[in-house]
Amino acid sequence: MAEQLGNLTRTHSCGALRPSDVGANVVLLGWVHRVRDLGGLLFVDVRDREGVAQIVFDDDNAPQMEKAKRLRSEYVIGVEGTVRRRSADTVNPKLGTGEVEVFVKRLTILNEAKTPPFPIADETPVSEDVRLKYRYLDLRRPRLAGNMILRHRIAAATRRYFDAHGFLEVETPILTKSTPEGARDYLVPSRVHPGEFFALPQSPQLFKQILMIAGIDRYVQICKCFRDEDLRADRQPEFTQVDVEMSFARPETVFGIIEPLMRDIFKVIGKDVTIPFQRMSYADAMAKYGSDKPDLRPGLEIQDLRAHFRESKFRVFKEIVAKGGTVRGFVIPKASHYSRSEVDGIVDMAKQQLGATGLVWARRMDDGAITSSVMKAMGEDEVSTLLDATSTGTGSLMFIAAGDADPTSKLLGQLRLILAKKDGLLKPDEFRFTWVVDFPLLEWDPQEKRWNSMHHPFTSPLDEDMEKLVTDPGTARAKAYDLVLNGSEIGGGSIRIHDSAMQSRIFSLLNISEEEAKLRFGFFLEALEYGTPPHGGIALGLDRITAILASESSIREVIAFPKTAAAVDLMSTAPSPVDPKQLRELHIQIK
RNA sequence: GGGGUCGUAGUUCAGUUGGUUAGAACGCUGCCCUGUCACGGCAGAGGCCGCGGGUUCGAGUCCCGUCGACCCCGCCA
Repeated sequence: MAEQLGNLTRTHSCGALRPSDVGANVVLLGWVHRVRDLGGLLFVDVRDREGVAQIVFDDDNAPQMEKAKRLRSEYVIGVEGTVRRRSADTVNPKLGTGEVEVFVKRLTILNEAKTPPFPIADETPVSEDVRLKYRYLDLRRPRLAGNMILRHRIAAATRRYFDAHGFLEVETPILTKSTPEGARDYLVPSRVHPGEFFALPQSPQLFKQILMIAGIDRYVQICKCFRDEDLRADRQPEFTQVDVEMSFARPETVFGIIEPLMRDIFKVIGKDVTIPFQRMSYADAMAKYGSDKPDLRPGLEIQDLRAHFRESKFRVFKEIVAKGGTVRGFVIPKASHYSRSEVDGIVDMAKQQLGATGLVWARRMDDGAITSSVMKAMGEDEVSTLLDATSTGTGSLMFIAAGDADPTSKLLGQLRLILAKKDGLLKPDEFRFTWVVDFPLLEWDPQEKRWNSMHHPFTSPLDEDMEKLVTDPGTARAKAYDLVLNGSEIGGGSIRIHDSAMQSRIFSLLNISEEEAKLRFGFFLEALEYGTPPHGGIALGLDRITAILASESSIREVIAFPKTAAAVDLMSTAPSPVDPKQLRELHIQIK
């Protein structure tokens, strides 16, 4: 039977006890972490959020001892007792509290517990579906408990920082208007208005811009966003953004606010971040790293090799260059450990998994000898010249691909990361930030045969690219930027359009008629006409940032109650059918 | 929507070319034990081999389907 709490009042967290507390009468409240029953002497490790303390029972206090014999893992207990110093030979250096223990005068069993489905007291891996079903148990384990504490401290540092810089946290609606651009909306039916729906926000984009029109000037919100798209390790249907908007901002204004914020956030884990961060154009990112979110840790930059193949014996590449295609490659400087069969395996893998049509390699062995998969076709002289011009010496290995610029870069970008990972070049304790800037404003949708916004339709073009909107829209660049850390997009934003005439031009480019625009964004377009200050902002992915700081490869590990890849909550078993009466009230029929 | 990995005791896993009664560790239950801290010792319980079908004299093992978890592509303004 469970006992009442009565007037038991915690004096210390379990992890807090130190030799300075020796002699004190203390009350600990927590869970039974482990029991070591030696017969006439019994030790219990008591655990709470902050740590573990050892408590002791012996036959000198027989009634308590008898009660302690009933204790099992995860029972909730309260103990009153005296802190004593452990003798030198019984100190446990692995425990923060290892120099002391509590001799128990009174044990209260506040609750019993079923044997947990997986051990809380050790960190042995458990399959994720079991962990998700019993999330409340997993959250007791140090890994997730630590991640929750870390997440809180990051959020707290963020709020402190923005408060100190004159930002107001303003809440925006969760029940909002569906705007069919972008991701699929989560819809909420209106009971009052049959056949009409709210949408959960994909981001508070229009609201924060309207807050600028409203004169809020500097806005921040740590807010939930919802997107009904397929999940990934770094994508959940609901996720948390640090949403920021500033009036009178240029891109540099936003960078100047976000960079010190990142420095503050990284101080939470004791890391010094050097600011300002490097900036890189979208075009450079694609060319050198084959990605708009380059991981700068491994080096292995992709190089343009067209010059070497314009006049080459290797006809395949020569023709590709002649037809306006590209030849690109990257060099792994320390690649002596790659065996011939391993290199062949990489080529096969690239063909099968990355869709490479062909992947050529060339290498200079440790003894200076040259080999290549196209030795005969290219000739030793050419291979040698190529390696001299591009590689870093003996023991280096080069991979080369050719074709259209974009897919070739992307292929090499993927390959680069696979090999960097394999060679341990993605060091988890190295943090390489970069701003990726000058994104294209528009993206051609070949299926719908129309332009789409790459960022969103409220993004301002670069001043110098205004004319291109008319002459060559595909080459117009935007005042849009992403913050990239170790190959992860941790934030993205832009300077917005604050002029309703420009906003109309963009809508017409996007093939959105005036009527349609009015229907979808009318409230916003009207607001734009009442004195809108130039403004811009950014949204940071709090889940992703926390995951990186926690060295977790999935954001599920930093979210208290995440969903599976099939977008279900295994603990609460949501989603689920609802009562037909609820549906009737909402005027909804299931087909 | 497509591709891949995995599914055996509460947990983590092993299980040979298809062949007798499906094993180990941890956990769990009971007993013993006064300085343990991954306590130790002895004894014991615990299995729809994800589910359904097929091949076979015989299936945890082979085949087909299905469900679930994870990773990737598409998708994610």
